[in-house]
Amino acid sequence: MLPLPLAEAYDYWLPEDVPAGPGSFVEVPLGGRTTLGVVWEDAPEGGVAEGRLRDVIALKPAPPMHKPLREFVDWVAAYTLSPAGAVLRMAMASPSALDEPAAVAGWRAVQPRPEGARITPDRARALEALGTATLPGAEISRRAGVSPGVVRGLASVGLIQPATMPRQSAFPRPDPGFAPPVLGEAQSRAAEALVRGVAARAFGVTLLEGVTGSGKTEVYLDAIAECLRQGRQALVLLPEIALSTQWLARFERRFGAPPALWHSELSSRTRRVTWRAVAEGTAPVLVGARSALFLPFPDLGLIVVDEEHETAFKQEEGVIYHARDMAVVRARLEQAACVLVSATPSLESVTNAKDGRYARLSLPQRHGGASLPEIRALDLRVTPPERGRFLAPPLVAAITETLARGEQAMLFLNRRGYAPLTLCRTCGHRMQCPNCTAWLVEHRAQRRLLCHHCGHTAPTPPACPECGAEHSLVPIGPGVERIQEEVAELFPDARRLVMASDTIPGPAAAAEAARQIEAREVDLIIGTQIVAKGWHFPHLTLVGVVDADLGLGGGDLRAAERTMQLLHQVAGRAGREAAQGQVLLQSFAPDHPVMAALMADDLPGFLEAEAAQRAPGHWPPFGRLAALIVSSEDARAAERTARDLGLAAPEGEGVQVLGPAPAPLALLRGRHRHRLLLKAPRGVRVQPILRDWLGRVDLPANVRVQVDVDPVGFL
DNA sequence: AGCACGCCGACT
DNA sequence: GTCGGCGTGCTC
Repeated sequence: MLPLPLAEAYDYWLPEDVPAGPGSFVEVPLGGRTTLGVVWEDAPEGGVAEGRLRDVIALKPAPPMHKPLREFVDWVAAYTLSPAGAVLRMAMASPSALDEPAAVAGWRAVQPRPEGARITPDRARALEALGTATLPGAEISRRAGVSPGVVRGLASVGLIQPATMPRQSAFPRPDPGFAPPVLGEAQSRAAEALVRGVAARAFGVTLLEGVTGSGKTEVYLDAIAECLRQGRQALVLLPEIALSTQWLARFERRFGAPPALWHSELSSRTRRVTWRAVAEGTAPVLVGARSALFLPFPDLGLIVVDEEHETAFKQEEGVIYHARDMAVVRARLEQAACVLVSATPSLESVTNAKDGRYARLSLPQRHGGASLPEIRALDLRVTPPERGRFLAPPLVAAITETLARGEQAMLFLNRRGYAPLTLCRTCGHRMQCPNCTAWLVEHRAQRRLLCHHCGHTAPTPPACPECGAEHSLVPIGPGVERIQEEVAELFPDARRLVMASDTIPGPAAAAEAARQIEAREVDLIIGTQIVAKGWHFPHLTLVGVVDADLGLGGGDLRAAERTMQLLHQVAGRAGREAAQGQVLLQSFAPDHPVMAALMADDLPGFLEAEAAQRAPGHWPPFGRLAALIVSSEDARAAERTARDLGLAAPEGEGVQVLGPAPAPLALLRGRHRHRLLLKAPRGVRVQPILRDWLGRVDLPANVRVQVDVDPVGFL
């Protein structure tokens, strides 16, 4: 199998002198070049004609890819209708890791000590620091406090000789007994159940549910501890690894050593070292983003998916997969335990638990005696903000009181930038992205208009590009920058911090923001959805949601569920320690089921109502969906192909095809897009139907058809 | 994914 | 007459 978008493995001749077997990484010729690949299996009889068969060139010095991972690659490819080679590519994320790492050069003392060599005091110190070990020159001079020249001198008189050092793992072993926490009663019961699951060394899925602040993390860290005691590896998937500094600190406090990390922004060196350590089994625990699911763990005992409801687990490009669902599959193939964790579990996972496919554990109370925040809606029809403002008087009053008590407040608005729309007052022109069906978002700090879909950017024009009127462009609606501006006028003395993906670009900025907040160097936090993610801010007692209705439009199947999850998570940031937390939701629809459920703290009731709505029409999770996204730079070609697909739509077995229709994002990155949606009852396997369907339609080369099995977004 | 092959416009 | 643009198709 080659890590290229090819559906099938190629056949090669394995020469006698290449000691490779199934799973071996090998180098093979392909066309006029060579490429890496994995020996997948013995080639079937009657494959490629013998004359075309070429020889495997060499075996790569790396641990072979074991069978469960090869099966996983095949499984994901079949499920997502992707070429298996494209999936394999994700499992070969660091090709250079297949080579033996360069031996580390060091020095060793020559024994017995040669006579006649002059030993100065510095040389004696260096020799003492070296002892019988092998160390790099720089390390010797550092430890002995002598200059590098002294080490060179030792070498020139023959007192030390070059030697290669034993390579040691870059990843210290986390100690399961380092600092076990004192767990509450409910926590202990849940932890014991998870530990039993890991100790069983068998496949099983558990949904670990617990209100925000209930100590879910401590509970599953116990499961990781058991996995370490078993000598197996553990994988933790987080939705936003770059923002997880608080999580990492917690892990290190518990185990005395940090875990290995995996995400898309690792340097190539770290990537290589980490991949190899995983493959060699010397990275006992790894925390990563969804791509970590394809790492070559030789002995995986546990997969934890934290914040399992998060849509960030859905990969939307290339091989389109949901890491939460694929984690369950990998755990099954590896005979490992799988734990899905959330305060606001997805309807999918709750339904699986109800139907007995997953075990279920609950932590109904906050840890350490903290109580859940009180949530109230502010009816914007009754108490609207002043003209040109976005914060209603009751929210402003609540902020005033909170700040007066010396506590922190947070304003949440899931919108980056200053204003989502810029409009010409004179001619009505709206600033739109040339490549996408989307408004350009003003980012005032950068004095630019940005497209949040394709990255198109342009300086904010001084005059309307349509009618030429000056000082006529006005911002419509708020983003976090605009809320910051309003707050600055209302509370000029409050120290403010804006948290959005553009102000918190990476782990360092996230750590610094968390530090400032914990150290009370900030009074008011204004943030987008990144503030919803698992933070623990002990002095934060008020959360104001600027626009609680924001996520509810758009006709998305899961709009209500997602809004519910997001708002519940944001609300959960308030009052995590002694002081009572308070949450105010600004809304034009305070009676909406989402607001009602939040205020009554009734998530189970909300999910039941959702289930009752979705079940009759066989909507997920009570039926299956697959989307076809037809796109082309040629608008007419895209439309024609979409229509052809519509005419060839499959029928029968309760299968239904909706569309084609122009996608809500009808133009994205210069491509014209149409969508079709296939709906099928739960028991129906949609992959053969989709394969057959696509096979019946002639697809022009300039048109791309993406298949999204179990779509999450509908843009 | 890369690389060769192929068919139509800018240069010597 | 040739160089070269990137569309198309193949690689065991």
